[in-house]
Amino acid sequence: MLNRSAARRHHDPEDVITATIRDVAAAAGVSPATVSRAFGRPEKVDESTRRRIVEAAERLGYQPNRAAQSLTTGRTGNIGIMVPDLANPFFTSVLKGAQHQANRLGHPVLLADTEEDPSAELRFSRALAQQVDGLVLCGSLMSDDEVLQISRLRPLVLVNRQVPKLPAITVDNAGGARQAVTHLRALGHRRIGYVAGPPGSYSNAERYQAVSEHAEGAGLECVPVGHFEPSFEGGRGAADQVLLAGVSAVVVYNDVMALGLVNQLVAYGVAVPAEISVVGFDDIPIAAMFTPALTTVRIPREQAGGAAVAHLHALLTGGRPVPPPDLTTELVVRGTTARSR
Amino acid sequence: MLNRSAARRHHDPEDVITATIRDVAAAAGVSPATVSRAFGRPEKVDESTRRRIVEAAERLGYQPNRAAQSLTTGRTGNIGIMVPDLANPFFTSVLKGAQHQANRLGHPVLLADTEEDPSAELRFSRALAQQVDGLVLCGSLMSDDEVLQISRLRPLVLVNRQVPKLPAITVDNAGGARQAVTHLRALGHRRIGYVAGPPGSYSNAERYQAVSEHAEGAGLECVPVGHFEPSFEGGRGAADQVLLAGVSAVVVYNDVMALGLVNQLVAYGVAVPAEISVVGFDDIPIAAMFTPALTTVRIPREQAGGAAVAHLHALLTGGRPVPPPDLTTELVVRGTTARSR
DNA sequence: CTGTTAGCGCTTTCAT
DNA sequence: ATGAAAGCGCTAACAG
Repeated sequence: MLNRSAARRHHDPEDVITATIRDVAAAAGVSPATVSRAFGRPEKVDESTRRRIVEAAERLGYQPNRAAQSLTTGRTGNIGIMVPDLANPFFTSVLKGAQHQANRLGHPVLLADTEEDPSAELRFSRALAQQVDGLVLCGSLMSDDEVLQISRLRPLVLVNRQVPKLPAITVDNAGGARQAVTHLRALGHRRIGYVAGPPGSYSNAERYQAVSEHAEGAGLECVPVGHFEPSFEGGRGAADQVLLAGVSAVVVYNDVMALGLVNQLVAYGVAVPAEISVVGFDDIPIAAMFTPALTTVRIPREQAGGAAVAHLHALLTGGRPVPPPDLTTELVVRGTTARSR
Repeated sequence: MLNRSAARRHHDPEDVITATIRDVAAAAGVSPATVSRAFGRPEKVDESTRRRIVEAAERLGYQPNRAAQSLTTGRTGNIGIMVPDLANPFFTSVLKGAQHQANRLGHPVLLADTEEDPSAELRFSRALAQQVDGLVLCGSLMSDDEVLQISRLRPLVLVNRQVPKLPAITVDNAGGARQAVTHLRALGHRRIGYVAGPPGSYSNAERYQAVSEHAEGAGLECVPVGHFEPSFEGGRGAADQVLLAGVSAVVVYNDVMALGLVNQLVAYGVAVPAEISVVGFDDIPIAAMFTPALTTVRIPREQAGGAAVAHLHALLTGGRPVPPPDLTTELVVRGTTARSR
């Protein structure tokens, strides 16, 4: 006999009839407890009865009710992922990797787009915390304190951001910066610029510092250029200052900006890479589509998302796994860099 | 007295202690039922006691347990959104719009990326159905029958796809096609091509049909060109056939392809738009970033996502709202179209 | 307007 | 190896 659930009685009379654990128990001639065990701890159930139960469950189309499970176990099996902007290809890549891994691990994903609003971030975290076992926070803009606060609600893994004591998936920005600088040095550039993204950005700071260190360590001059919005328009806006800086090459905070910069430079009639070489960061898909195609430091975005989820999963099931090391970058040389004249 | 929940006892001893409805009831000197009402149907509770309850709840940091709510009501308050590919900017735009609207309406969002796999689509729908009150299916690749099957599990709204009897948010592809053709006609083109996307695509079929109808209705010749992958590479691959078709202008299934086509044409030394005009569909952000910038038919992607969620919400709360009309398109004239020579 | 009561479906002691 | 029973936190009749 199939149930008439609360849902059925009160709200959704045409809801599909769902078998409960009792229906299965009755059909298999066992108690509900045994059915529960048959799925949750199969080893504690006699193989033959287990088979009988599974068969009955299948016949009835039984699916455990997740709300009931959550209520009794206190776990939901879900994970939450928060990103600052779904329109940003960087974050959607991370999301895609995370989603993929979550899927493999059997965790449904609750998504939140904070639209770059730190206060929304706090609200969402609180709201999500209730229905997830853990959280992945991408490029969070909250203060360290706020993040810490959230981390007391649920286990959490950061991506592209660090907060003392909290697990984080990070990228070897310093290594990437070194790769970019070495490349430019090999091409004979002696004075390079770093076109900066938003002042508050963690990765921007890392990249700038590493570029300038490596440049100076190698006897190059390194000129900081502005802070700009991390957008195509922001990159275009940087063109004037790049020209003023008197450099033969620049490393740009990210690809979107680098593309905007190249676009504006070309519009000015400045030859890229003949007059100025440009290196981006990220290797977003469109970097390869432009003409000239962008030389850039690839960062493994999907991998980062996947690693974050994998680590969270480990946190949730095991104990305190070692956090994975920095993800390594790779220099992709394309058409926006050339020998210095 | 705060509770020691199942979660606390069995799985997560350091979980934050959470107040239950009984704690609030005790603190406010009322019964749990009254607390429940105070939040769910405030009008059925005396204003002064309601205030007392709210105050107590705040003091205790009470948040209703969603699992328990779901279990009793049969509703989760969540909605599910399924997209074929998170790496595709078209779908992330729809997702962003959907997410935004869901947020306004107070629905947490469960996300699934099917990675273009119809069977995954079916699996996900089934899995999600359990934890959501309704679903938004974007560009679903399932068969009509399968979609219908899912729709029996939960209310659902389609985006960019139609299945008889099911609510769908669609775009006025015919109108967009007409805008493109009219534009090309005004520029003096007499023989135009339509570069087709995947054979199975619903919107591709609509667009092709409308382009050819309007072209012929206006006395233009319309040449179908191939079927290609709806990707940058696919568009590049179309270049040869476009050249062979002997047309002075083409309408392309979508922007990504159009951009690829232009890229290859330019690589061949074919002048765009001087020799061939190109019109895309979608107006994805990068369309404006390329040089020359792409002339395209804008389709309101975020709006579509938002409308889908709004409609689903109406379905969930009200009765049978009228489905919104086709979303209108807009021709964005940029640099890839010019007068026919 | 408010309290009492009875579950929602599941998991988990505790017996057997 | 299995069953009986209790209870997770909440809502919704039903009384009063």
